[in-house]
Amino acid sequence: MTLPAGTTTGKLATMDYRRRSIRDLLGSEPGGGAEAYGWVKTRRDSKEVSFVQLNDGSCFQDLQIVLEAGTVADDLLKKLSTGACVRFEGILVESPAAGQTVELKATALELLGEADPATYPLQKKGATMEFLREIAHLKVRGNTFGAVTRVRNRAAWAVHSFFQSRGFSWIHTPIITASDCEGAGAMFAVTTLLDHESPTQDEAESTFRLKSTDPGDDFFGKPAYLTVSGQLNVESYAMGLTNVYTFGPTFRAENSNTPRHLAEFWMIEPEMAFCDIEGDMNLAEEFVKEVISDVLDNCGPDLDFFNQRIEPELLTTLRHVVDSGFERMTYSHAVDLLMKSGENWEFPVSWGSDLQSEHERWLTEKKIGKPVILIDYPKDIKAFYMKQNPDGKTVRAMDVLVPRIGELIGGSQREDDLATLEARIDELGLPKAAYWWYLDLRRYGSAPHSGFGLGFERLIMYLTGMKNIRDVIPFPRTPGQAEF
RNA sequence: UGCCGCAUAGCUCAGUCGGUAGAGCAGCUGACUGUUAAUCAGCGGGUCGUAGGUUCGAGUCCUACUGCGGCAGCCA
Repeated sequence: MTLPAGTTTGKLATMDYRRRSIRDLLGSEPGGGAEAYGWVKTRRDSKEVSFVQLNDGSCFQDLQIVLEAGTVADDLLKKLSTGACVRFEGILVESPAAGQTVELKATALELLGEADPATYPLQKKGATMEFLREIAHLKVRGNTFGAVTRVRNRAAWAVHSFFQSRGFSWIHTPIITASDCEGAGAMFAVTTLLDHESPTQDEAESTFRLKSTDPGDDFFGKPAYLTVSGQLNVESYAMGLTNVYTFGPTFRAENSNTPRHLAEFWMIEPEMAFCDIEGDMNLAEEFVKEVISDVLDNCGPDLDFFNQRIEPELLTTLRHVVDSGFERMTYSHAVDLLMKSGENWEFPVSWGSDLQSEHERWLTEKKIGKPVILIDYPKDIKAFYMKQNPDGKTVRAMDVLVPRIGELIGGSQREDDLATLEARIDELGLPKAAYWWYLDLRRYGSAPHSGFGLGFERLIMYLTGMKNIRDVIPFPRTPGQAEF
């Protein structure tokens, strides 16, 4: 292998993932030779010495590289600009200054990839989230998105760990569905009927034509879509494996332009046989506490950053949720409290209407002061599959409300009685024939069962304090935006 | 999709009553004995989102469009 021009190097580089990461180096005792790979955050020069902040994403903290004057040529030193990729060799030494315990006193460096400072879009000073979204391919090199990405990774691990340690099986429900009965929102079509002309240079000039307008000619012989929920499928697996969950991508073609919606997002949906609404609430409470607790334990520096720069109440609310017993009350009781609150609501409260975000936040933040689980919602504002209560008016639905954002989880006990479920489907005018297999689950060996769903990105927003959902997923897909 | 707001240097923004464009940061040049988003001095940098309109004159006023953001709805 030929090294790039301008290189100074000593011994052979360790081009293997088993080398020490910056995280490893920062946790090492001083003394001994070391090498460090990463991207330059900043460089500070004085006459006798230069400092380079080097980050490889393995942790929030940068490794400080100390370059004494003369270690490398001036023209090479100048190429150590923000964004440049570099390998240093040196000695890991105790740092005489505050800010870090060890630092790398460099003896050699290899410039792996320059980043022209005149055009490199990231700078050492902060950029707005809006700007960073335009450079989604580079944004992960900054503090904020590195931290978001590590928290997201750890949270995903914690989700699996939570369920796996309790004997739940991860079910890979389909991404493509030909059921037109999911009913959770507008769907993206999946088709091979498009006849598009040879790609042109100008995307705007390319056009679509349909080879056929008959769904029977399409790949699946009928209309197919990207899934909007794995719940119906995973219920089938709960009726055989007992405790199961989904964790995968989900798609909604809604034209929603808000900081809380994505067209492509990840959803977590546990489903348990032999479990009623009480057991469902118990699982939800344990789940929220354990995932938060895991991230608090394992992403300390990242959360400290969010607490300092993004959301000052972050650590307080997260610790509070972990330490609190969740308050449980009925929807009807909550409506009573809201109507007697004396608050001047932007949206009026009445029994039978859905609670607005302002109502949910008042309950959990002001009235109760800790997470709240509401149950027994009016059946008309909830989905058809929820278990009906004997009162004929409410269903065994539950929503988990937490301080700072409101609803985090929505779930229910499912209707397991065939006749009741069929009647409800008829009542709502839904296409009963399409639900044939879902009804079979009640026809053969039906079991009481419950589950819930939560959007993974909303959980990440809660864990990080980030205000826009587009900033907690690597490449956000929203109406009119599918770049990268 | 509806309502509201914004669009000026690479980034973040200022620009008064309509009168020929400004700062900080970044960049470049130099200084500085260990810095922590280093500091100090100097230099370069603009089709004011696009297209029309009003006006002697438009960054500024009007219209449309595009993009972005916020709120709402839909929801996770």
